[in-house]
Amino acid sequence: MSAPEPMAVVAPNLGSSASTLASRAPEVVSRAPRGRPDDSDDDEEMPLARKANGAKPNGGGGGGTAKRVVESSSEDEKPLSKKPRVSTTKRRIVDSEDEESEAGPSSSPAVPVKKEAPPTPQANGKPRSNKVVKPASDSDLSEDDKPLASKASKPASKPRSSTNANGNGNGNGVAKPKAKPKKPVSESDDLSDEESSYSDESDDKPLAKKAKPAPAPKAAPAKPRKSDSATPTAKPKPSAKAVKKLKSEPTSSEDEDEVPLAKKAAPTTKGKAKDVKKEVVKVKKEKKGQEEDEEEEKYKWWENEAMGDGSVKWTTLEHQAVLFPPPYIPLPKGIKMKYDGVPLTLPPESEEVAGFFGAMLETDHAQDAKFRENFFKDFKEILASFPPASFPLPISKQPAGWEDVKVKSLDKCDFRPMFDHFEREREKKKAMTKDEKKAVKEAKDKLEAPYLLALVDGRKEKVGNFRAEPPGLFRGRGEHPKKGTLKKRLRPEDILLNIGKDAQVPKANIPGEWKGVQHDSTVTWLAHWKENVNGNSKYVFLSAGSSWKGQSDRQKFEKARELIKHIDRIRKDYTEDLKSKVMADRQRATALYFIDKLALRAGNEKGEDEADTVGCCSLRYEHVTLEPPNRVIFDFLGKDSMRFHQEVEVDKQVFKNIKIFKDNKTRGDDIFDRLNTTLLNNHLRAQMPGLSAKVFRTYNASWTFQQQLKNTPKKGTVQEKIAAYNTANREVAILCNHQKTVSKTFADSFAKMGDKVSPSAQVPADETPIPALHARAEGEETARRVGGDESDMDEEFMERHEADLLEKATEAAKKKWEKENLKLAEEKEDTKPKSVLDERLKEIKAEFKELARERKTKKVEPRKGATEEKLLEQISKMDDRIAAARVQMEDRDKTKDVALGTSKINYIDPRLTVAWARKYEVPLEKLFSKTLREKFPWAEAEADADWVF
DNA sequence: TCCGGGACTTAGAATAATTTCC
DNA sequence: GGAAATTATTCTAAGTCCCGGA
Repeated sequence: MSAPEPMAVVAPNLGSSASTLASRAPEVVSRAPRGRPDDSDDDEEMPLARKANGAKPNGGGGGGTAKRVVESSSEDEKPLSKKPRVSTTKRRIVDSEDEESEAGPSSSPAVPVKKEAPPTPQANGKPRSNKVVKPASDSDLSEDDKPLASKASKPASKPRSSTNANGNGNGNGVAKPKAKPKKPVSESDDLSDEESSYSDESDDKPLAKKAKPAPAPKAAPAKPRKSDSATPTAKPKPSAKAVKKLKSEPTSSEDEDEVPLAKKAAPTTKGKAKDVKKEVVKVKKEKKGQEEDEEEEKYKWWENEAMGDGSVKWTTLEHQAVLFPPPYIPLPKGIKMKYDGVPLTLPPESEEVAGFFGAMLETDHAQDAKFRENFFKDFKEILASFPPASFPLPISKQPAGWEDVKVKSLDKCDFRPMFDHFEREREKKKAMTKDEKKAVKEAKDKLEAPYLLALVDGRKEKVGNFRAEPPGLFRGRGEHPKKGTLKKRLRPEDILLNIGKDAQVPKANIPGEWKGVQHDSTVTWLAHWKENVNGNSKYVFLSAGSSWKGQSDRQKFEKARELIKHIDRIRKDYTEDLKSKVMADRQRATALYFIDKLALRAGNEKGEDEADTVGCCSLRYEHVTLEPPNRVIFDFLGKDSMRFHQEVEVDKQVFKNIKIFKDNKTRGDDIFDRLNTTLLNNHLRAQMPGLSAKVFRTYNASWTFQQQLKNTPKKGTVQEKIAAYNTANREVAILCNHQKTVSKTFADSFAKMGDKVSPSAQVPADETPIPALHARAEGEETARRVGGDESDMDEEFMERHEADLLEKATEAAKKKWEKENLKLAEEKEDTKPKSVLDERLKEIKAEFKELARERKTKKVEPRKGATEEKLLEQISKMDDRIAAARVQMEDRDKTKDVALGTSKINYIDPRLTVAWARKYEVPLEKLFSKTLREKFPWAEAEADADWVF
């Protein structure tokens, strides 16, 4: 078959989050679970790969009783920050009749009707099986097909600038290809036949994109182009782009007659800034009711006819620019870092930098070699300019030649006194009274108030990141070659403002003049600067809830919806091109196949001074391994150095192609040497206006979500419906490889939950454990049947549990007695003597002794007032609680390393959520936080219960 | 055509706020 | 009521994509 068929929707309970579990199978160190009700189901649905690998059905502790889960794999024991997180998944993206039948009735129809059922991405095409990642035996595979892990250990011919601490074989630790030339797209690329005998001919001209010279040192970053003409005094010339756009734009802010009403109505320029401030303070102080009134005033841009991306974004623009952090306040006199055991008196300039490191002492960064190296280089530099004043010791006690002592080794630097000081300060802050905290908050609010809002064409809009980034140490992700570098303090001289011509130029809150002021109405940023570490541009934009961001968000999703109309044709085209005789076309088609099916990012070229991460177009030889007949294993670090590790079964032609593309290449070589993101996107734009690689991610994410939501139980409780919603969300997050660090407290809290699932733990401290309860209600037989046999309680467990309860009850009684006495003392009444407490403790002890006796003799006396009915009701409630806790536990486990937020914020059309909430009568606030509702007001206005993507 | 870089979106970590637990 | 856990928000790094100049 040639055209990819639509892919089946995956069963929600088999998402690959579980695969992640399997790949990092936590070790169960306590007893195995007994008779979990859903074990059998799990087993039945467990993908073969998992079964074959002996993965535990529930990902290692999901439903067992009182299991202690210990993250025990060597990988898991490494510091999180050093460890690229894994999305290890096996999936199948090849389509076959076989698959269709497996997929069952939930498969999307092959030919969509109108907006229906374009094929969904593979994430949902088939239950993704899980695989425990284990090193394959090298001898099983040819050199090329060896798993990356084993290859990684091979010494690279050329050392990379950075290595992967995890040694996971993502290509880190291997020479990063130095601008390997790509081949030209020319007729000479023609493949003679389908199998192709393509070879890397020497006369092929490389694609120029790769040959990037090493960047020059960025000590003095170049000014932004637009600022070249921008000075604080003279009005700069708008950028060429702006001029061009403005020329074609009839609305000119210079034309007095055409000044929009909003502007005319606005107060005079001088008074405007004050007015903005006043408004801000007012907004901050207003209570809920008033806020609701404000709501109504909000600009509903989505109701306007003329929406869309005209090049001119505003006519008038007023704002307060950026808020600089307060200047550095030197530490108290006694707080000093030490060098070689000797306290150093540092001038504020170098003390501040020392403090940056000191504050991070307990983080993984401070242990990271590259981070330390970069920090120390910059620290030494600042020390050279601002050296220690002297050692604060009497002259007689100074070490010999102390004047010449130089800070030469980071290992001899002791920042602990600084760290301890920061900790104490933090504790102090925590211990502040409510009023003190309130006062601090009020002061902060007052300071920030003027910066919160901007006036865009007379409308109030929230500003996003108005704070100038404070100085610190650069926290690059993954193996970033610059991590630890000093990020310098910004001054007004670094900041270029973009503001309305007639607006008052704000004054900075620290001394200094702005770098420049421009009035470019074709852009949406308010302030710009270049950071010193990488020379990257930073901007102040309006907040996510602003009309500018809202409009562009909506356009993004509309573009993704437009793709629905073209997707069949595009898929057909690239499927045909998989066999193209032109190498460039064949590579493009193959890349597109991956972008579409696996939701890979485009993969722009990256520089030497960045972390070595890749996307589709920049995949290299070592990132893709082939396993005949048609299995492809991806293992690479993507955006933010997140590991992408998946095994997929692909179309045979795709498999063949990759084999061809890898031919005659070696580690470090690009797989797609005739392709880059520009070529790919140019092609896509020709297929559909405005189409680019990233649109596929949006489209596939939203489409998948819509399909997944069909699994919502119509008659379920709100909780059950939300669980279905979250499952759908999770599938999308997995598809997009959105990961998060497993929280450090996860193992503990998961174990606690495990205890909860135990029936006996459901019994409050002052109540009788279930078996006894059952026994009292129905006699021993029932107790064994209901409580004893079905639960996971054995003698040893019960003993331990009772001991726990006794301890808790004793503690509670003591606290109660103390509290009562405290109160009595306050009221100047006689306190209760110790004998009262002793009496109570005696009673508690006796009760537990009785319990133990009942357990041992299995003879139980019904308690006062305990009727069979009451006790059965209690049992039933407990069973419900246990069931709910189990569901919650599984959910928690599946989501522990999957970040749901990113897809909800960026990829899932919010109208889907709104429509679903309306259809299933779930309050929207249970799905969208306050900020998300502020971000998506247009979705609430547009989507009714029947809205479809 | 190539390349640099401007402008914007997307991303996980860090931190703050809120809720739950004891 | 305070501590711990959880959730929401903020922060800023790291992507994408496209434009314009050489």
